Amino acid sequence: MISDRQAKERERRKDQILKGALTVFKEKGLEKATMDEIAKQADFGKATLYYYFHSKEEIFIELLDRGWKMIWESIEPAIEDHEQPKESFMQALHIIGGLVTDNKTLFEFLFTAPQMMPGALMEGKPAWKSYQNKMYGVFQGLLEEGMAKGEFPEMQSDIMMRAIGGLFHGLFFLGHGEKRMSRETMEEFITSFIGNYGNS
Amino acid sequence: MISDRQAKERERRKDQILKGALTVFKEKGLEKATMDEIAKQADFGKATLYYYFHSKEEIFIELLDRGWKMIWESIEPAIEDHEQPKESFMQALHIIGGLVTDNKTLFEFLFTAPQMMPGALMEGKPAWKSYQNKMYGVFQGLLEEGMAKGEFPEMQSDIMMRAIGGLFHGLFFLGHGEKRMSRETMEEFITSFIGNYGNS
DNA sequence: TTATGTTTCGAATTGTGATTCGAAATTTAA
DNA sequence: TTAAATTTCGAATCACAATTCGAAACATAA
Repeated sequence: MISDRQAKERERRKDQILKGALTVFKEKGLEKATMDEIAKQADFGKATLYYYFHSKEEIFIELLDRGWKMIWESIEPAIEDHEQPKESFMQALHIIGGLVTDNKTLFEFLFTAPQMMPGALMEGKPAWKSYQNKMYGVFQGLLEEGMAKGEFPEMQSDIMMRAIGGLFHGLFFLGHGEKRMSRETMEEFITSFIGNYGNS
Repeated sequence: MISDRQAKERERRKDQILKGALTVFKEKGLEKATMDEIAKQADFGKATLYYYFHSKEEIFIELLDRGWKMIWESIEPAIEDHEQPKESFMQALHIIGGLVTDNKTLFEFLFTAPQMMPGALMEGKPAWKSYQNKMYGVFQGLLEEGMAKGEFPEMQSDIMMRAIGGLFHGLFFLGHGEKRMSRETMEEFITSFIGNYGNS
């Protein structure tokens, strides 16, 4: 019998493990990360990790699932309104930008994880993937409605998506290097990019 | 004693191995790729790979070194001239675009490899990294000169670099999915992005 | 307080895959 | 033609890290 109190305690421990795992995954990647190291980070014995999770992969997946769920839920309210697509679009980017700024480690992981993932883990429509898809779908939808309203230039929306996705990603995780950028700078930059682009 | 003929033959075999390795690395990543599989792809016995290379990592590194060297050497002549920075910039992008289009597998690998690489392999200034740095340095230089000449808007060049890098990368390796884009489309897109941006 | 359920853990176990070995095949050159 | 050098390879090693085990520590509630 599991009391309510105990359930919460378990959650806390899962979080503790997840947090440790994030640190290790982030710097070693999925393959190079060892359970020993994760255990040490999380301050548990190795075997305990297996009490809470089935496998290393499961930890990895859970991290993704929770992360993308959180992104989706943060975005959702801002995109209900389809009256001003460009505005909603900007607002959503703004929100994500805020999340990223507040928790760089997690988001760097979320946006980078797919790269470190062997195809096998993508089997069976993972939850995180569906959140990710929903999100991209909405962005692309806003783009298309924005074009229809003349708020964005006419252009294949999927290409525009790639461009903006790449831009956003590039701004945060500067492909080839070192430092990050402040929220302000990025916001200004994206705004001016989309703005200029739309106006020319 | 190694005759000239033999040396060339060796090179051919190294190429053969490298080519097989590329295929495997591309779809499995560095960790998941096995020497057995690479050997099979290259049509050699596993042990033979060790006759030509020290280790799996060495194969990986050699792939990167040769690839980046090739990029650099293709770019170099086009950027000697600093009279028209924007033009040189575009021309260089154009060249890379061409290379990419002609050899997608290799370039997807080159641009993705850093993601799959554990920090250890970055020790000791690897050759490929220095080519990469040279390249980014030149691009950034052209950007700055272009700004000085009013061909690009005033803006922190490193941020502009991230944006364009992300844009380029996004266009080719559409972060979240499936198909690629044609050279024509990409060229038009980048041109119009930089063009609009510069003019607004 | 004690029996039962829950949680923890270090020490085996196991599987996988990189690397090495040593013998054969092939090529070279005298 | 034949000895030396080069190349090839499948079958051992060997290392490493995921997973499992079984015994303790701890909590709960009767």
